[in-house]
Amino acid sequence: MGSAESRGPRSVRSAQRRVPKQARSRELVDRILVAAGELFATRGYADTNTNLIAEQAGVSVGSLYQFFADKEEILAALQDKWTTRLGQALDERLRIDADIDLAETIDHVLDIHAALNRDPPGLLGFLLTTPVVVLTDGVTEAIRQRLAEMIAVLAPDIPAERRAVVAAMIVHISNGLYTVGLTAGATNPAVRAEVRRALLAYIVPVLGNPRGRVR
Amino acid sequence: MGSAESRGPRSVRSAQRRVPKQARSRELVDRILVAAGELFATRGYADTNTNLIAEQAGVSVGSLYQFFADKEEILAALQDKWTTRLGQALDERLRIDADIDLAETIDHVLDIHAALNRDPPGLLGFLLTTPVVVLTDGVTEAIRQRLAEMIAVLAPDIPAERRAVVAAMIVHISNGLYTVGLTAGATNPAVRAEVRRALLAYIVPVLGNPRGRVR
DNA sequence: CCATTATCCGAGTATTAGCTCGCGTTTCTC
DNA sequence: GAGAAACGCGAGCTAATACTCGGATAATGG
Repeated sequence: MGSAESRGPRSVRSAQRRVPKQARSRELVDRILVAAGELFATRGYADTNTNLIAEQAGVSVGSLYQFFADKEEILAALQDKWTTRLGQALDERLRIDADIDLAETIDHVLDIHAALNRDPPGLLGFLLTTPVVVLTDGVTEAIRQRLAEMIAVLAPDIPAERRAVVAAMIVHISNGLYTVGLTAGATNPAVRAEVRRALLAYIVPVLGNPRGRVR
Repeated sequence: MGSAESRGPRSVRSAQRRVPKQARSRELVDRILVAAGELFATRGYADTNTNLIAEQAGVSVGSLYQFFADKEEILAALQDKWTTRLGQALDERLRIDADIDLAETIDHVLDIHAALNRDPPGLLGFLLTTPVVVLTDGVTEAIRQRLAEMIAVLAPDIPAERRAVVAAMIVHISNGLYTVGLTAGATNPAVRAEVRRALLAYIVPVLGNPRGRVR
């Protein structure tokens, strides 16, 4: 929370924006998203203004507003992009069956987090701990869905409503990766180890201590 | 994240403000904090402007700025007030010794959270999930200190650095009370039950499964 | 080539919200 | 009860930021 404060924008209703048709405009949109990602991750959403995003992206504000109705839509686009990116990464590594090794699975997930959060440093953490923009379902929503399905396979007797809560809880504990270090001033490995512990301790009993080995 | 956006305030350096000397100004400050608390909890920090706080408190902006250098200082004062409030509530209920019943203790903590978060509904949750203002140590800092001490008593062999991480982790899991419900659309009791489970599952092994009964 | 469409630009506008200032009122002090 | 100090007020100033607009430039398609 820096020195910048809230003022209202001029737009009352976001007009429909153009959809990029040519390659150069698609690249322009990409550059904007990259710049916005870096800025959001380092200075936060409120302290990042659209002129700065345009400047950092090497574009004019005018161009920016041809493809994004407002600042919030940039955040929404970022959340969208990273939702699929995270989803794909999980698809590649995770296999879900009755013989799952929970500890190993958790390690994979933590690996994925660490890798993605390095690309633009801190961006994934920012998106995961930033309240969801209304325009999208948010990054965590898709993850929760996936988790709920996994739980359904591993522990079919858990009712659907509780599955949703458990999935949200797992997401929340995982987000400790991005909040615990800040407050405790701890190193990344230390935080990761603790998050791993917490996840494992929570998940194993919830899933009724299934056949999976737990080291 | 509403429609309001970030603009910078005029002040470059917050001038020193007056300290309330008379009873009426102390009440005025109180009314401001109450109003700000309600507004922050319902509309968020960014969407709450100082004119609105003054109006809701039944004071003029001018009066507000006689006791608070800027908007952020109002938030800092709130964090301060609630840090001590939460600390006192914990002091009253929690006894920490080798014979501690962890499940019971966790229930007490959850009770305290629920009670305090009801006074102005959602304010505690807001403060606990809002990044700390630089001016104060934040609400969670004091809690972490206390937790670290408790851990030191119950499990003296855990090194100090890890104690800090564990304490932060416990705080984080507890904060699930305020985030899990939002994303999962679950009822409060369901969320509370899951947070309780997660806390217990995490804490018991960390403390080396001490003599405390765990139901 | 030329018409059409897409793209790009960036100075300028509208709006908002943080914050000040000078003056009237209440409380305190002796 | 009189001077001083503390207090309260709210219209309005100012900085800052989201966003627009009209014109120049580049790609496209026939």
